[in-house]
Amino acid sequence: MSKELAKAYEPQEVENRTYDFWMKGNYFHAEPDPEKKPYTIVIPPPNITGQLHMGHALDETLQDILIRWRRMQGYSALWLPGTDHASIATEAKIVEAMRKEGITKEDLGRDGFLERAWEWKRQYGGRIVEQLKKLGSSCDWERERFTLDEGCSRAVKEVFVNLYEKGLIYRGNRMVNWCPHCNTSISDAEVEYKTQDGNFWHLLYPVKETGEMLELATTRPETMLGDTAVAINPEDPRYAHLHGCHVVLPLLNKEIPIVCDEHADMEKGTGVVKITPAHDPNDYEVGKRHDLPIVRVFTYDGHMTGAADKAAADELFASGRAAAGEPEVLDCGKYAGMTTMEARKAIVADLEAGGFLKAVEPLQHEVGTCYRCHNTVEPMVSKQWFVKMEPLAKPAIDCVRDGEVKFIPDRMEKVYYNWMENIKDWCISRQLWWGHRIPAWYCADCGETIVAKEDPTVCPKCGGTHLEQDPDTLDTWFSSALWPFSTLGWPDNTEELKYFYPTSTLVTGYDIIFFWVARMIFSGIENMKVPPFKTVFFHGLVRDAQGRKMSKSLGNGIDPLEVIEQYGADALRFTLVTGNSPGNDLRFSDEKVAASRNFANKIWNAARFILMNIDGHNVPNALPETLELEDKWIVSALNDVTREITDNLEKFELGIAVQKLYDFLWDSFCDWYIEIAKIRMQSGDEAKAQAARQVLVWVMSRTLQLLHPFMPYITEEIWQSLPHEGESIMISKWPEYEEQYSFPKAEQELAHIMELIRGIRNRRAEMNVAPSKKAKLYVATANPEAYQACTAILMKLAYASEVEVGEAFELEGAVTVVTGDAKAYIPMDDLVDKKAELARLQKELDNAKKQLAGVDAKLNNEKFISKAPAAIIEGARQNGEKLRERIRLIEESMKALS
RNA sequence: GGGGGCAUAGCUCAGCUGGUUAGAGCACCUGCCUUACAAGCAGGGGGUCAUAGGUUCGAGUCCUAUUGUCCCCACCA
Repeated sequence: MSKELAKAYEPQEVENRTYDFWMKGNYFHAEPDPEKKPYTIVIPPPNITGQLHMGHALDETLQDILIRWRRMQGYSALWLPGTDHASIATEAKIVEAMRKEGITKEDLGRDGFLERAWEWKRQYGGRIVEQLKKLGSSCDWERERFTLDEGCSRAVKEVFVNLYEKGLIYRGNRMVNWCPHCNTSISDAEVEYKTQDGNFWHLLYPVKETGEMLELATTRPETMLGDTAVAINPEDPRYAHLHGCHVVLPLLNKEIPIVCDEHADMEKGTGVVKITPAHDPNDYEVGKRHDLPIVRVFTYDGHMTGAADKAAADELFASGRAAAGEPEVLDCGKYAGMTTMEARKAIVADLEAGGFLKAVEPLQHEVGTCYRCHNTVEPMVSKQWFVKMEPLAKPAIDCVRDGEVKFIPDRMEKVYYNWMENIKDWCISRQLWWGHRIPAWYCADCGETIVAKEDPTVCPKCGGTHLEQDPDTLDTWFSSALWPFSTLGWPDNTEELKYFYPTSTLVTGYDIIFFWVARMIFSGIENMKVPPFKTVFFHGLVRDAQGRKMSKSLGNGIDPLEVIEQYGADALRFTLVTGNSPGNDLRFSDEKVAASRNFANKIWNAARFILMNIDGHNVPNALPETLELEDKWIVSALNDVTREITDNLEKFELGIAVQKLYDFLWDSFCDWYIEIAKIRMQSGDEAKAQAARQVLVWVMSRTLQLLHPFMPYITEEIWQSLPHEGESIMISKWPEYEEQYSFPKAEQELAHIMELIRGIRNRRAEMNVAPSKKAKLYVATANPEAYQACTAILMKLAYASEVEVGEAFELEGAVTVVTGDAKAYIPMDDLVDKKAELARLQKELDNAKKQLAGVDAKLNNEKFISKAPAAIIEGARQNGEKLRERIRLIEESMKALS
């Protein structure tokens, strides 16, 4: 940096160079170090399909702030980066690309497809990582991991086998959520319910025994082909006569029983429910209770089943291989091959033609959709792998309840409990190829299931060699759940694992509390005996300026990389953290980034000023031996701010911390201290100038250190150009509050001086006096020493030609300014409009009297005196005294004027 | 149906365990190119803290209810 610095800060020039400098210095790398305490954050691994969006930018910024701060505090601070293979998202993307080339997965085969997927990963998987670097993220890139890399895959197998052996993983036919578009099962957490317009179709089923028509309603008439019963409530008097009877299922002319079940709610509709065990979770349960057949009428890709589907199922049953709960399949005849929506229309039309449709009633209802593709999810009975959740959930709940894991903000705990306490088994198998293949093999000879870490070659039961591995892969979140320890080398007991586990803080959005946070907690406890982190710091969503969620479909997303390009990474980071409080959403707007950019520029110019003034002088980065009042004030204020920043960082109140820094740097340091320091700088007194230079450098350096976690680039750039020790600000020691820098008396005295200056400026502005028009200033005060010491300051900042300080003055026709401990006179006869001045004083007097009345009322209140704490009473007393003095001074001025 | 967030200046938001006259940024108005910065400096206007009760010596802050708004969870046919 030289004296010919640009007037405005140019981040583009600085950022890449500085990031390279940090990388070369290897400052991001953390090692287990017995001399230091560990501080660990594992990154929420972004999907390899992803492009950096504002949500990432916020997440990474918060993590980088914490990690840089702890690193400066002397921790061995590890920020472990990596990416997620994102099974469904990635596979969908590749399949889509292949579709454009006219190729299907089946054309390539499993191995061919995976080869292509890895190629895709090599090509695009690093993109988001490069984008993270643009933000200034100080990740330990040497330790970068991928959920599908060898180590993570080993961890996945280990966990799967362990859980299986404990009986906590099982396979079976169950009701699952099926996405016909992604063609895979998904977990409960992956279903998003959305309100949709639909219909209530009121159907009539004839009763075989009595001939009467039984009315029932459904929102999904196409499932009626799979009905295997109709349910009524056993207590329902309306249908008591039908116990043991049957209905004839329309269209199929199939006789099905009327069963009595609590599920049928007498209060709802007609109190009659059709039961489709294969395609409705409730009906599935009813079916189990009454041992009803399960008849599947949908294919897994969203069509009506036909002859071939039925034949395949029949063959399975005939072979004796059908597992418990295996559904039968119906040949839907004329409806076979239709999509479910086409079938709905056709079936409704046929029911109407047959006189079985009584009415159609429009309604809104919640429909489950797939969180990846947003298509409607079909509940289907299907054979899948599940994790038994209840035993895992219990300790996971306890560790949060006991405070072993802390949620910030704590209201997120409720959300967590609610989910964990009502959790159902987790469906972990996916009918996909991109992912961790399930380590289970089936013996073609005896049907034995073998679950093993190493690929088996012979069946341990029958010795047969015809083993076939399960074709399915695991839910992406199964591997992400292991992230805090799989990335540190587990299942090996590495030095890293011993030192850095459990991690310190998990930073993530509240939107993945179920997907990820909850599953990491029970996985950590199950496999490591210890929860994976001590604190979860939740942040909200980044919304647009109107408060809408940023989304592709709305097209209102703002690209963080473009913002960095235009305003700089520091400005972006500053924007994301300013006004942000834990767990709350925040709005992002161009105006806010511009304001942040202005702040960066302000810092830049303060630095320019200092550099200009120290150029050619040998200025140590240390406080001078003698401190002037203003030096003590700024040093003391910085000391206070240092404590406040640290305290707020400890509480994860990053928004408050950065606000305090902003105020200190802009208001206290730039607007007041630098202006005051100019006096000595331009005084010609070299000793005094040098002292001021030292304070400027010292305060600026410390402020930059405090600011560094938030705005790493500009702080490094400036810090390097100031006198400093050490290689980089990012490994410099975090400033601490020190008693030796505390000067409360100086703070108070200067606060009074500032009050007076503001008052004078105020009066002059009101009277439209140009700054160039100087006037003599008389200050009457009971504390003349402080004012005497500040005459130069008053002259410069209050536009005084000279200053006289005394205990009292008799001056007529002067403008007066009354503050808490002083009264100033400015003789400007020619400018004083006596009437206006009197009116103003009267207003001030009224105001002061009103306040005094309030204070006196309080002090005369028996109950206040007896119940309020002493400090509050004393404060009120002092306030009353001040007001009395003020009133006296105002009245004095008014007398002088009239 | 259950749970939660939010409601403070024109806009975006701070305001911690209740305690002087409720703050900031942006926007607006006035005056300044004062040799770090006009992306700046100095000054100003603008708030019955959603509504109604309550607790308290004292409520933006705690409690209850109401209204509005956003979100999460939930198998209701």
